[in-house]
Amino acid sequence: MVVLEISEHDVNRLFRALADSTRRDIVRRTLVTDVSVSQLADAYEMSFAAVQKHVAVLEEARLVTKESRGRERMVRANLDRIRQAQRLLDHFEELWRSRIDRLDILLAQDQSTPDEPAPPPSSLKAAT
Amino acid sequence: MVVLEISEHDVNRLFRALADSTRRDIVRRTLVTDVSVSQLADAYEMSFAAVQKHVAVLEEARLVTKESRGRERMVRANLDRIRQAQRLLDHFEELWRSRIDRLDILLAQDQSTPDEPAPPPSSLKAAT
DNA sequence: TTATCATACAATCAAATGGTTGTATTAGAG
DNA sequence: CTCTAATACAACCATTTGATTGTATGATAA
Repeated sequence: MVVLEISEHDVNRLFRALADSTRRDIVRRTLVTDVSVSQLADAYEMSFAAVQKHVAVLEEARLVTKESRGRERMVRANLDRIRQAQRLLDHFEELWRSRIDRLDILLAQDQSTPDEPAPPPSSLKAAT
Repeated sequence: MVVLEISEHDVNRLFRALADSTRRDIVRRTLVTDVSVSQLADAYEMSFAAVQKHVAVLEEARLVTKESRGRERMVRANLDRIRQAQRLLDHFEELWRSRIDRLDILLAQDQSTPDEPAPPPSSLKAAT
């Protein structure tokens, strides 16, 4: 099993960083190619400084990194972090899915006749 | 293919709603059982009104619904919406993964000797 | 060397967030 | 009917967010 060594605070920052269309678009654009901050700024209807700030938020969430190239700062998606985020989302999905599945089982039980032999408890011990 | 009929604005709200530990915990708690707002409030070190607001944020993101039961308001995770969110995350994952995969292919090409037969172009046409 | 382009960073501002307390309403319990 | 528990909601407050403009610095091009 994969352990997610990511703090609650980091999870908050991660979701927060993704909760903005411009920032999601920046991640998308920087996945394949490095893009300078000014190139990004050209793409949006907002000031250079505003785009700089969005990049900074993504950087704090470690979703992108910046690298100096001449006088430019190239922004690049942090693939490791993104894969980590994907695993995190998988984790939520699994956690939630398993709860939903267990709920479905309980509902099915409720609809069946009460004296039916109980299906194997399938370890209802709370997961997290 | 499944179409995600969810607006950018809704995606923002969704991620925003998930960017708080308390709110994620509320979703977790209400997945299996209905829980009243006051029961939730007992679980956290904050005022009843604060918990009410968190529930309201989740409600606006449509991650939970409220239902009157006597004088109580039972909070319940909105499974349809959660499944929709999961599909959305899957969608991001796929989109990103495919971009990352294409990038990996490009990197592999760069590292190989230039006169080696180029691997099948595998449709580098930008997705989205 | 001197413009100029790309960036950094500070100050400012309005709006949103996340919390509080206080008051009003409503439904059950006695 | 009266008390109380559960909720709704308004007002308020501090902090953060998302944007702006202005100024300073550093690297390149001419």
